[in-house]
Amino acid sequence: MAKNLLIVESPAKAKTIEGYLGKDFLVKSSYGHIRDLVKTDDAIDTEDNFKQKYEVPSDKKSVVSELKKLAKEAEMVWLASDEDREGEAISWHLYETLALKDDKTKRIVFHEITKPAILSAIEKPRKIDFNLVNAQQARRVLDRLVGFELSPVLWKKVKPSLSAGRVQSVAVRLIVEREREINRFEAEASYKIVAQFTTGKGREQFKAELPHRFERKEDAAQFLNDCIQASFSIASLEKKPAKRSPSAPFTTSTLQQEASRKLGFSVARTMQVAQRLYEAGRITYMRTDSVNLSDTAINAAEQEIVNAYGEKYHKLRRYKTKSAGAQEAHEAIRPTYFSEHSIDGDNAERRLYELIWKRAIASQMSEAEFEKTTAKIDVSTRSEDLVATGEIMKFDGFLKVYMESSDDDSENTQDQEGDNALLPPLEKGQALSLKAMNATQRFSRPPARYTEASLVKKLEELGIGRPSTYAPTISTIQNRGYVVKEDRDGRERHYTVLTISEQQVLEELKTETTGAERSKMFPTDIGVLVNDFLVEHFNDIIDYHFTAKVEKEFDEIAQGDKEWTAMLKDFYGPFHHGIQDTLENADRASHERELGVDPASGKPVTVRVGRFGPLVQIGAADDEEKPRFASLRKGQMIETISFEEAMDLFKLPKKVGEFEEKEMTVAIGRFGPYIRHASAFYSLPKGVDPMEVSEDEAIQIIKEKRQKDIEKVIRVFEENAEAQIENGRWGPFIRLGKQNVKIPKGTDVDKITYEDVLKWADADPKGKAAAAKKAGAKATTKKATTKKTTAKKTTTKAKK
DNA sequence: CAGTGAGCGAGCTTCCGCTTGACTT
Repeated sequence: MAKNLLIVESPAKAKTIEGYLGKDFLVKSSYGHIRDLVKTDDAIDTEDNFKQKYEVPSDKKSVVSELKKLAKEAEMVWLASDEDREGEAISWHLYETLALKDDKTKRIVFHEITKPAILSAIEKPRKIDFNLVNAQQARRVLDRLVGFELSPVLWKKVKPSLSAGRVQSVAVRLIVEREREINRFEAEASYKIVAQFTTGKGREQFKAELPHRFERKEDAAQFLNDCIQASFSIASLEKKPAKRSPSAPFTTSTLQQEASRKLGFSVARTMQVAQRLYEAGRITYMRTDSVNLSDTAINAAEQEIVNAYGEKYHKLRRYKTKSAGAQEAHEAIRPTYFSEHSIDGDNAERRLYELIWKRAIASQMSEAEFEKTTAKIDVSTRSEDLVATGEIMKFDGFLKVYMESSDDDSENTQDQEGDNALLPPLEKGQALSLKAMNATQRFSRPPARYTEASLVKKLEELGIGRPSTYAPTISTIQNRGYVVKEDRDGRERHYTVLTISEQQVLEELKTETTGAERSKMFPTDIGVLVNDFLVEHFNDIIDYHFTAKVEKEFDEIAQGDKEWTAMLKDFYGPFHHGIQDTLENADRASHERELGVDPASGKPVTVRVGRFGPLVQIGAADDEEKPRFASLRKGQMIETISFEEAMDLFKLPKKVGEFEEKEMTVAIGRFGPYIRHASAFYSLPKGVDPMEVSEDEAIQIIKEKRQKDIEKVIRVFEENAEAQIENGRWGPFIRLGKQNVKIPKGTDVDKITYEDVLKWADADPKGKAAAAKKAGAKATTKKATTKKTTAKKTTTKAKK
């Protein structure tokens, strides 16, 4: 039996550390927190100094009982959870729950998982820091009070099952306010002048721009006109050295941002893949706010850089964390072994590893050096100069391995090209000949909508949320229906281009698409409704600076300068008063808007949030004639929908004709426009206007879809016509009546027998359940739900 | 998957942070 039991938070960490410590140490994991507040409303007694009721959640029971047993047998228990607020609290909960003895318990901390760091930590044990524990309790209790008092207000004043909290509500607010900024935004047009020159002697071309833009088309045209007769020469030539430095190695937030931009991963996907890399021992811990590298890592990186690229590519760098509220219990995210430039694994794992490796290696490399050339070009007929810039890389430095991408939208690519182009050799006074020149109308751009990753970045800047909660928070606000991540089509916009052609200024009208979005965060009507309600009644809680303010107080508690219950009392008094006041006096939240009067019936047209989401209604509920309803579509919101758009919603569904003696109807559903024919649905191809579909077109669409369905089928089994192999979105699968059957990995699809199908179908209980649900869903939906709730009721009663 | 469009009545929903599987699609 081991003399010492050492407890850390993560099992992967435990395995590594066990290797560093001899057989005298048994290293186990607590799997994070082992205790939490009970889930009921009586978890905190606000009348009695915020006394808490804790319990071991059911999924932690076995962990706790095992640790309890091992602790009893050990001579010494070492609590080695992370050195931050939460880590200290985990140690304290372990101490309490495992009923440890003071003289048999030691608390140690380390920031990096290396043998020397751990050995030296063991040399310097300490006691549990109760100031830090109290700071955590204050945090935990405050979050519970806020969440569990605010949410029920929403149930009563908005709609059941909604939620609010210190973190999620601010995340939603950011998205709602950004959307409003975009709606308010009015683009300003200006004309940008770009010229193409050739040097007198060679045929080498380069681009130059006018540094300022013209607001009026006439002024831009005048400039072009003046250039027709002008002569051009180099007025001045300036060369300046420039440097670019690498970024710090990844934290959770920067990893999520880069993986989103470069690999197109959602933040949840990034964390899943990183978790696998961590468990495989490929990278250090992936939930961290630290940019710090251990000395061993810095040395290993140096060795790898010198080996692979040479001495001059290396530069030792130490990075400082900038973000608010960083607790830095871990290292930055880096490869465990810098010598492994790439790894085995699936595609996602390989790509994410490579990103992490490059970023960490680059962070210890030298600057890239450039020579930046700026040439001013005199226009004989005008006072202002055109400017050409070029950049030559003198030394690639860290760019040899890593180039960070930026958040900039790729819309308006014509604005960006030519920025870092090469210039031909030029001399001062040299004459140039103009090859082409144009003035293009450009528009100012509204602030960018958030992506999942840029929202995380913003939250981190505000000090809201932690590395372990960024991804879950993003999921929560989507699951609650406050925001959606989706693509939206842009709209067409005309812009003017003036060019010089045959000694004349020509004007041309071109078209571009603007405002198209891919995978962006949009608020929903319910998100807007809840946000506005919270802003009206609880502005101080969902203020961007609320977290920063309470964090400062948590820090004071952690320093021992403040008493945690006193802090909570100061907060809770006014907060609870606000809750009661709102419950008693506030109106039900509503965004109802009257858009106008229906010309056909003379009845009012209103938009509001209904039981199944946002809708337009013609007429009132108490009218003799029943009101007519229509759901809003993707991209439409109560706040911004126009009367015309609202009325258009009533033009569908529309009969378009007959096919095979059955009616065809065009309508728009949750997933876009479709044709309904018999019992089948056929999506309309992109770009087809559902209002304009003719009978012939509809028939064509149905025929094409049927043909495609036939092509999807690879094989039909002779034994059973309901069994067939199909090409699905994720590869081949088997359709067996209503059940979808997965084909085991590595199977030769051509050799699958009907017996195989039955065998696999039988061995897949989930698939069976899904099929049963599908079959029964239609008829018994209502009955099933009532049954479910009564069943629940009895079990909860039985428990009590 | 998709067109709907609340009220006689019981109990449920909900927070943030720390961890990993056990789940479903």
